[in-house]
Amino acid sequence: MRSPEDLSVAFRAAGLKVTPQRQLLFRLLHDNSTHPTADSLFTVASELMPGISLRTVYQTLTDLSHMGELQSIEVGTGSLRFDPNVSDHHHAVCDHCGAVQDVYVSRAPELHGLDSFEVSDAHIVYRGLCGLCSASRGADKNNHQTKGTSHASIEGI
Amino acid sequence: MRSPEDLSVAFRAAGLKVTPQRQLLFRLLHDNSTHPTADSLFTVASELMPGISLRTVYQTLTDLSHMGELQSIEVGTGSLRFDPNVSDHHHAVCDHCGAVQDVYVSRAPELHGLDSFEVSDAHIVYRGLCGLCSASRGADKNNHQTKGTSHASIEGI
DNA sequence: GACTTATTAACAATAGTTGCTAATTAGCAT
DNA sequence: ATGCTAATTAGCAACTATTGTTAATAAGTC
Repeated sequence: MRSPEDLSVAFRAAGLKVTPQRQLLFRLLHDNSTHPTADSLFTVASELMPGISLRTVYQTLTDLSHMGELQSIEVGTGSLRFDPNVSDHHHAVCDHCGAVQDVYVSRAPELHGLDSFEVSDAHIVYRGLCGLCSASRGADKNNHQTKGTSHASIEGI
Repeated sequence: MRSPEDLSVAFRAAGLKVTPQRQLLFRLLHDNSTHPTADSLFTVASELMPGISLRTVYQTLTDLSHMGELQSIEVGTGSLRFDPNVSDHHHAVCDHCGAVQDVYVSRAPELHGLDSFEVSDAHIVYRGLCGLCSASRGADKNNHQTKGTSHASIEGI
């Protein structure tokens, strides 16, 4: 997604107002590679701007998605995750802490055995253990980090 | 997943009873490549056995999944889909009708640019138009089929 | 035939998300 | 600077998919 400045211009051009709430979300999302959920964004935004509503967060995320500035992905962690990286890439999901990382593969895998299916998109989800979790695997069964999107533990996985 | 007969044996061996409801679901799932949802299974099952409860369907699906006879996949159509094909394969989802097809790729794509991520699984979801939908694309904007899992239309896509 | 489990109805509850309303606030074009 | 218009908010309701719960009944299995 583009810079907060560019987004402000784009929003105005689209007839949308550039409010402090939206500007905050622009900043929180820009260059954010943690693949946050709406709720985790809301939590962070609330610290910086008490009173901001979850509804507004959802609204702005929807607006940004419709403008093609955000990609929303569903990787089996229960809620939608938002990705400001709209380039062609894939994702690796840690089964232990739930962290999601961007992944680039050399080329899109070919499709076999399907008659006349017109592929417009291919998305790969890798599952396994991220570096931090595989390092602490076995040694201690606790999480190496207990708060935040990047290394909180996931229940039921 | 194994045949209804084998599953009956396996269920008894696991201390689970082989009830008519379960047998029906065994049959409905065996060699079923439509990737049904719990609800679509319930609909079909209800026609053959009026009175069967959705709860029982979920229960049996859970049992089968725990026994490794079923795979549950989430391909962005809102609800879990169940796949009796537990071999290593991938999926193609039609953006128009929602149909899900099994896909086999020659080899798993390699992972680049991630430090020490231990991959245990890779799942590819292809999106696009299935044969039927790409054939009727443009010509008529209605669905070529209006009921059932395989070619009902999807809202919001 | 006895023991145990499954099924069912009939709910409640959950999580994530969206919709709604009315009142207030505030962006922005002129 | 002002007025038009849109955004935000609180406070809900609602929705979908799923799981949990309970008690009564039915029925597999040894």
